[in-house]
Amino acid sequence: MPKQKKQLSTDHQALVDKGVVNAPDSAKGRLLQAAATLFKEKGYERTTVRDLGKAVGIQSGSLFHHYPNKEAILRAVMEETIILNTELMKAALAQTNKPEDKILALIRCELESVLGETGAAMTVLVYEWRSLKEESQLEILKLRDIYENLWIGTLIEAKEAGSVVIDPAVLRRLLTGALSWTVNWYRKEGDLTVEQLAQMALSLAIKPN
Amino acid sequence: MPKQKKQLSTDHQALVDKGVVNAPDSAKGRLLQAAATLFKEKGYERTTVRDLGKAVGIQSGSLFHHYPNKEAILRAVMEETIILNTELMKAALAQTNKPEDKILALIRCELESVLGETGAAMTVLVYEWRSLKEESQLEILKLRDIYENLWIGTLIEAKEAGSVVIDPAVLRRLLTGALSWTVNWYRKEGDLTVEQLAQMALSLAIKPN
DNA sequence: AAGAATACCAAGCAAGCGCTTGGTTTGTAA
DNA sequence: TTACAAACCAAGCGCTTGCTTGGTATTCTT
Repeated sequence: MPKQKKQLSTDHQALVDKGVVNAPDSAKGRLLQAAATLFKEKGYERTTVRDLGKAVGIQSGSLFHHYPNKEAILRAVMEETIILNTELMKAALAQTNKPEDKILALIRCELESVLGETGAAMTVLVYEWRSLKEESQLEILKLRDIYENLWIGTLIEAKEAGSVVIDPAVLRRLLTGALSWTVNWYRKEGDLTVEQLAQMALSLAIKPN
Repeated sequence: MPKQKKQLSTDHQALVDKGVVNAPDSAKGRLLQAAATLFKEKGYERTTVRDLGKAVGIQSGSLFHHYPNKEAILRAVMEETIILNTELMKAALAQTNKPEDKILALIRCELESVLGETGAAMTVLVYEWRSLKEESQLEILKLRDIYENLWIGTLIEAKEAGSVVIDPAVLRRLLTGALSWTVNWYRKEGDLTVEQLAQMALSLAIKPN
């Protein structure tokens, strides 16, 4: 059986080429993927550097050749996933026009980021926030602001167009919770498709007109 | 200045009298309150038994006179808060009739439990799940099922009455996320009241008819 | 082929962790 | 007053943690 090489999306590949994120098949990339999985399953604190080393097949001490400390690994996991998903969201927005379509695109993106390939990293981003030192939190916060502005801008447009009735800032926050929480219950093997789920979420968010 | 004694709700007091939960001013009760606060702020893993001891003014070793180990403290925090809030929800439901009013009552209860007195403990219940050993998880799960059944039953009624359009199980899960996430952004000092927030959440959940 | 980075290993240190132990103080009831 | 249990302290044990160190392979460049 030939080694199957995962094909990246063009947007993802562009970020790798620019050196903004690590290639998933590089040493660092595999470490970050393993870290994301472990951090999601056991939590950052309960995951030891020995766990991380074992997951990528090296000694725990060798990790510190790639990153200065354990926290930097957590931070890298978060940074890479938010940068990537911001880019994917921009690309999806660029292909839509009507406000309702844009909201649906954003919902799809966010669900896909939470339930798909980057799901582990996204979960870590949402739930392991407190384990970062303050300096790192501020750094990540900047990146999150860019991401959130894509959402807020779209929701304001939709409100002006009449398909959103409540305050966009509150709506976004309610949606953030509703969508990120899916990681705790949604299973791809079940009857409900991600697309159906996205439609349901949309039906809550907007008032058809 | 005389020592102000906090007045408990009658439902809460009844549970204390039955011995189901500890009185908040007892030694155990104060420990659980302090534990909830610390677990919420720093996370269970990052909170040491020395932190807990200091918070209630005793040596760390003395904690183990009250609870056999640290995990039992976490478990007690979770058990007490879910039992209490289930009872409060039952009481609120008993005072309503129409399905829409019931849903609003449930939303109010859940927001109050997350944003009010028991907020720290509720946050711990939601976010520190993984830190319990499996046996404890199953125990808590039983209690959560009782709580969730109150929700599901109400949403099914509402669907039959036509005010809910999507699958009640999915709706509940989306609402769980949306409401529990409020702990990460809602501030009582702000302009938005809990009641307004509840109304907004209701407007997402139901279709007016 | 030579040399320099780069990536790794084997071993272990210092600190912090949950928890135990043996003994002392405090509260309660006859 | 006495007797007993509950509540606590002071000290520290055994273990795990993140990380360091000194040295060895591997890979890359010219």
